[in-house]
Amino acid sequence: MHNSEAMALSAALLAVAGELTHRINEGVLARGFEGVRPAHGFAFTRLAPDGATVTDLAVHLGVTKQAASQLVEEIVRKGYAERRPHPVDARAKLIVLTERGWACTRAAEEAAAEVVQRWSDVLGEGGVRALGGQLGRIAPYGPIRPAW
Amino acid sequence: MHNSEAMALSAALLAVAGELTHRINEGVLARGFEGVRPAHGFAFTRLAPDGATVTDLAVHLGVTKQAASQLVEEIVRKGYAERRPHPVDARAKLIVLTERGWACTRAAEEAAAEVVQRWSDVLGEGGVRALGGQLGRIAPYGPIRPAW
DNA sequence: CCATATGGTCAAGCAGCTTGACTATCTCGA
DNA sequence: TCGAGATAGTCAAGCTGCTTGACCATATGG
Repeated sequence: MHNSEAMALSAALLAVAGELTHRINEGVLARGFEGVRPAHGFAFTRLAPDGATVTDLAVHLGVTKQAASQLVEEIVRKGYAERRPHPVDARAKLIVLTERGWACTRAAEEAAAEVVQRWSDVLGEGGVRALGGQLGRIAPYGPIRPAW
Repeated sequence: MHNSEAMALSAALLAVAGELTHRINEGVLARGFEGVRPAHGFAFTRLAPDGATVTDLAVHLGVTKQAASQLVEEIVRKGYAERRPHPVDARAKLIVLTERGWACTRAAEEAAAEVVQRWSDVLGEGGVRALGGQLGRIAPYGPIRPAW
């Protein structure tokens, strides 16, 4: 495989990723969740199961814990999450989603499903499943990184 | 297809895109091109064929022309591009890559090829071609957007 | 040939991140 | 058990890359 092919694949991947992020964010805003940015969505997915600490979030997002702390302050102020005392560590706080935070997460899922539906119109449902399977196999562990 | 599947696909796509961007940038830096960020790469691909104006770049990157102008100032100062008088419009300037800019672009292609090679180890060459084909069919036109 | 549109830059401001410093609490070995 | 170092979180200041607003030079069209 030539370098130019690798570059074309990379460009397509990054274009699709940018468009996906943009459309999910627009869909979330259109559903009435204001003042929320893509980075918040990545935070929500980490908070979703059982909550997380500020440091957990910082690692997940690949930023300093100060930056994560500011982000938490913002989503708490906007009503998407709340700070609770940590059950086993008095230094830490457990950040958990509020009902509004859960609703916002569901809105993001709906918006994502809409975008994927469009892909399905082009690739077919089998094509989309194949795409998901391939991406799942090459997806890295470690912190989420902005695509630029 | 359920929302959760769409979300899993989206998460995998964004994780792969973020990792790709990160590794290309690291590869470029490792090849000795300092002070260059992912956004510069997107600018280079627009400049590569025959140059472009500041406004062209702004549209391509989805930012204001002031931001594009600052970015051009930066890559000119760092020796990756130069401003030339525009052949048919005395207001405009044609921004073209220098030899160093071309070398940096080739380094980015090499780095991208390395990442794609790893995917090939997992998916096989056919799998990677299929992936590229699928992504190419759903890739949008319009400005490049950051993935968060 | 002048009114308006367009290309580019300067200047100021803002948002989101960083580094540095600090307190409170936990952990663990002497 | 207790004291030294590690860890959780926050406050403060600074930097960077973007924005908006203002401006000049040149192009375009009635």
